Amino acid sequence: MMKSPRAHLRHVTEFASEAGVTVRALHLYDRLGLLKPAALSDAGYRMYGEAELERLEHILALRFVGFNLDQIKELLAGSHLPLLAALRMQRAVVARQRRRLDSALAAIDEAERALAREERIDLWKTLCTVIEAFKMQNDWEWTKKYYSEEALEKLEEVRQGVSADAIAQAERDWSVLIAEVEAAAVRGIDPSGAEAQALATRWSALLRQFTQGNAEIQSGLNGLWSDPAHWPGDFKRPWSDAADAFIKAVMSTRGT
Amino acid sequence: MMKSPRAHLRHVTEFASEAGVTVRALHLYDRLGLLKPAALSDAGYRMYGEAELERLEHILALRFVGFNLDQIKELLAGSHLPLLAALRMQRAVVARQRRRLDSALAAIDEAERALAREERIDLWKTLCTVIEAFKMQNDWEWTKKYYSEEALEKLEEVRQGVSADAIAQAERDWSVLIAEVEAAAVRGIDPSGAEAQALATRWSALLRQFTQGNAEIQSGLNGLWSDPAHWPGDFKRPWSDAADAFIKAVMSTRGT
DNA sequence: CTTGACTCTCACGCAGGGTCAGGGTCTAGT
DNA sequence: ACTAGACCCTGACCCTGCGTGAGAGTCAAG
Repeated sequence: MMKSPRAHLRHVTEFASEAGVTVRALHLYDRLGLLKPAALSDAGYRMYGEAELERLEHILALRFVGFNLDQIKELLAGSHLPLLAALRMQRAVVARQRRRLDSALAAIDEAERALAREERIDLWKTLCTVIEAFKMQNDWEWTKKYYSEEALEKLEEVRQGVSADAIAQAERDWSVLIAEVEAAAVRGIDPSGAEAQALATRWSALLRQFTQGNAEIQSGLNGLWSDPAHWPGDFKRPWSDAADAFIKAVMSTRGT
Repeated sequence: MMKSPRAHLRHVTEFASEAGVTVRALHLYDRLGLLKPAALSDAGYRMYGEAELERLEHILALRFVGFNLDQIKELLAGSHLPLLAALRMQRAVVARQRRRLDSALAAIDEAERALAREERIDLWKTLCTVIEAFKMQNDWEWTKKYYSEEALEKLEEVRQGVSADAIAQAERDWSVLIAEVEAAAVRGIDPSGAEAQALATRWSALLRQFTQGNAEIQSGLNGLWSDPAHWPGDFKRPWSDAADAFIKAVMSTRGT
């Protein structure tokens, strides 16, 4: 790799103001090995040229989209291939941050309305409600690590095509079915009997409604449920161990 | 103020998990004087009661909308009056952060498209373009259309000569003054009375600090505030309509 | 009396720099 | 040759909102 050797080398301050960063930031980038000066003067002054300006612009672009300095270093070291993957991941990260800010804005608006109505008592309750809503939404994020890329895409695609009403209905269906399974487990009915088989059929149907018959989603879901050791502390299966054992027993009397 | 003296005091760990924070955060809040335990046991253990739980929830709500711990301390120390002004300012802050993330998302999308087309050369240029667009859009750019050329030059000149500290101080001054005006508006004091006139004097002084007595800037500012229909969607006046009406009434009792 | 589960305080670590302090270097004017 | 003033260097501590660990005291059960 050849650089034209003395193509207008600048001192730090000039270079910094040209690129819109501080001298201190350049010191830091130098120390981290992220951006080394083109040369050092005899007195040890940092000298920067065109190539460094270009690299700095790349650094600033990556910093703008939220990568940290370590990540930037790796991205600029490697080929462009990891870059595409990194960009997609970063998109998800930034999108989550944005949803967070949306919730904050919603909370502020709610609080303002409460204040305007002089309902000082409701103010905090209102805020808490919005915050809870945000946390709910966020609580599903951790499940993502169980799904493959394809499965996540498919899930997103499915989610787009399903109304909030349908989701609410499915949740009601699940809670009804789970209640019946709990009852059946307590009564200790025969897993191979007709009643148990009917429950299993409904269970499979609801599952299929979620997986859409997609094998990637199916296997992600299996991984998720079979890994309780790594669930967040506050997550629990929405059914009991007894019901879990029961439904597994029923399933094992059939094919799947 | 009376608290029921021993209404179920808990140790840190229990209290922390109840409120969904870490013990370490409670230590920090204690040290900062943000949330003191209701009592200390003989052994020096922190004991928390219901009042502390409530206060902690308020702290978490304010933290959620992006206030830092110092601001939260001040907000919870004062009455609810500065809260409204603070919320409006915070809204503007959060809205700006959100615009920033929007630009980051746009940049990522553009970069992905450039990468997909194998136009590696364009990649960085594309990113820089989006980032530039953000910096333009973001700051105060949209306010520029209200100012004349001369006013913009003068503003820039003034901005050069003002330190970041002075700007921060001015923001604090505004927030305090706005809180007082909000309070005065609620109390419904006489716009021609001495108290109202004192507020108006301070208001004018802060305004003059910004306009530097320049008539061009003044008229740009007037145009800006009187044109809410064309503000960006998420921009709001940092004071309430009531306060606005009040300060206008006070101003109209004098020359302006 | 020991064990284990809590608790305390102190002290350092993080990211991305900002802000001195104490000293060297370069350039211009005298 | 000397000096003033504008640059430049490194090193060390400051910021936020905690996390993490060390070393030591406390409490209830066995």
